[in-house]
Amino acid sequence: MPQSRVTIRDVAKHAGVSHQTVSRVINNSQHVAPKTRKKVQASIVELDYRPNAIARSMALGRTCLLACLAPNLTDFTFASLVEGAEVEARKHGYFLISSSAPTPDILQHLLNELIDSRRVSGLIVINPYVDERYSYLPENFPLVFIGSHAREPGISSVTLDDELAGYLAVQHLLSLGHRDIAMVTGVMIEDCAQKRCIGFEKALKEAGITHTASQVIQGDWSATSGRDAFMALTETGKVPSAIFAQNDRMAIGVMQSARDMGISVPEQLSVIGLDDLPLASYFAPPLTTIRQDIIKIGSKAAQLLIANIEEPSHPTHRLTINPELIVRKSTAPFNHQKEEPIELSHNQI
Amino acid sequence: MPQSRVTIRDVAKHAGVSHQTVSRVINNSQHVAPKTRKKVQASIVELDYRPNAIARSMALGRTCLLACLAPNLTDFTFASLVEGAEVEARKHGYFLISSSAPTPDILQHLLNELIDSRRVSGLIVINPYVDERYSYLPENFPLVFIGSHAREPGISSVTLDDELAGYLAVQHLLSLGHRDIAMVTGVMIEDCAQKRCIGFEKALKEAGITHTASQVIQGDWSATSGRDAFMALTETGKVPSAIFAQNDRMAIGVMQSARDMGISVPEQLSVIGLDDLPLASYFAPPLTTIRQDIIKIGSKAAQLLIANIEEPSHPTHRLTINPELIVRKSTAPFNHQKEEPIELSHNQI
DNA sequence: ATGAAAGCGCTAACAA
DNA sequence: TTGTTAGCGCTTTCAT
Repeated sequence: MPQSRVTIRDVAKHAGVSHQTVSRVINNSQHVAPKTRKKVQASIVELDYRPNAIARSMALGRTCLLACLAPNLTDFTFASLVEGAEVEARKHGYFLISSSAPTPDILQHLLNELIDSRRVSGLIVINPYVDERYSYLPENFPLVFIGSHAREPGISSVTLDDELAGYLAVQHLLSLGHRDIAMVTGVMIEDCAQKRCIGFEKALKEAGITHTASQVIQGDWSATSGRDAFMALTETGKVPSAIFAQNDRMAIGVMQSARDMGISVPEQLSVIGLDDLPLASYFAPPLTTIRQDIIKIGSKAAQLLIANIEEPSHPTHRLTINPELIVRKSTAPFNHQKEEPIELSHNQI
Repeated sequence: MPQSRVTIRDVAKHAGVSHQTVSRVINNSQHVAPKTRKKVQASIVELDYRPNAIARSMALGRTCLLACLAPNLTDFTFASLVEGAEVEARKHGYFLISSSAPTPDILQHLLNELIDSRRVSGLIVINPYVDERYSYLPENFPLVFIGSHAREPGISSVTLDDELAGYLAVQHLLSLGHRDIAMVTGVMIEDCAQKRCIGFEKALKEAGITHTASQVIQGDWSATSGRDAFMALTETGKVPSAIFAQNDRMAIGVMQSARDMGISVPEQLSVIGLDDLPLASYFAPPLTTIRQDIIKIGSKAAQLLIANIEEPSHPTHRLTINPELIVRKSTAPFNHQKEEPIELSHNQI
């Protein structure tokens, strides 16, 4: 009887108590005589009573609903964040509305519908600084950011340790003997792209390598931009022996472009990505990458948000999740390269 | 002032009318004098009043919330369905809770929380027949299925035209001159896998080809199972000249396995998948596949669900979305194959 | 065209 | 320990 319209008063009548006593039983109040409790519970079962969540929200003045706003819901990263947050939310008795907000306009509209009308009691925002969307975000409302730390105080956030991720990627390349290392960045307006650059530079610097600007090419996270970046790189005549792409999609674009140009990976070119997409090991060659635990990021975000909702004085946190190097076949030692690296032959001309 | 606690009565007081008149203005009732309406609207703006959605749901007895239950939220297919449904729902003033229900147990628990407590007013279920989950589904509740048509009357559903998809895939291979065509299936308990088999057989039959059972291998949708399937196929000594994998992930597994065994795609083996994953064109070689418009499937499902909610007498529909052949580089004419197909050399021995 | 009264199903505050 | 009385913010019904 899923559609039961049994109310708390029906149960009260059936059990011969007041509706308030039923409420106490439902909410596990201590002040109920064991005998009464039994009686009420029996009535609840018999009538198949289910508390009405809406009425409960109404009386309590708060909903057990969260929202997660992402640029879209189909990107593997965003989808995984949502899943992580959703599963965690449920553990705490909350549900999650996930909405795709590709533009600031849409985000603003969503905010109206979700927050101003008090539909949800907390909000997770993925990549708040991709555009001006952050300027529409409400103040004095439970908020958690994913992908960037908040630029103003009082908002918790959780991100990958992007600097470390970039550092680890380059360190892996360096450990293989590479010295001429290029990077394809994501959209530079995003914090994570900037942080990954910092890690890149730090590793290079520690190894005593000064890199020229030409070795850093901006992409936009897409595989296509990875292709374009590699083509731009070859046109300069200075093809590096290794490339760090700031995400797997761009790394895959780089690999395809190299393949099209007859440059073999990893013999002539090492490529490392970042993310560890589900099919990363099925590309040719299987992609070496820096893995991020996206589910964990999402679930931590939900945890922080709920803590903030239930205890508004909860301190602000800026969590950072550790990346992990996954070595596959797209990177190889520089020394073992069978043919001369491309840039040398160019240089010799 | 996103946290405005202005109520309908505050507006009423401010405008010097009864709260009921304010309600009429909000709901665009005809029976309001233009002058009064203006006055009230001005007060609404001035006080920045936003109707409380929860209270509205409470009084109306219905929520503007839908839920979409999927085995998980990260698979590209599921994520895209959710996005399609979510965007469509919003167009109609609804929001969508998406939850991952990997097991029937979890699904049952979700059903309790979402439906029995009247949190949502409609439900989209993805792949209801993957396990016994369908047996927990409520009756007399607005329901729409995705991935399978309902086995009982009264429930709308939307699926890919799986039979046509299988048919198109095989027809493409046949048109290239292939005669020895194998198939790697998905989980056979699912309708879509069965339907794709029917399309496979239909195309073969029309071409006058009788296939033996050994040419059909069961997979489980995973890339790994595609690998395994191809290895099993080679072990029989009868390697076909073309393979139809019922989804892209398995097709990619087949391609990798073939590559590992030194069998070149498409020269020695043509491979066609189904889905058209975002990176399908970045595998080696770029994957020929049957594309399904997943966003459309999700959005149609939301449309049907909302129609059913708002007009319970709305007739049941069983929508079927057309697939589309996308030709890339993993399939080639049988005649142009530079080397003898594997199975011939085996047969000649 | 407008207002007053009642109630949606629950919880909180008080009283007994 | 239990019951009674008030709301939560809105809509609906019925007067006026």
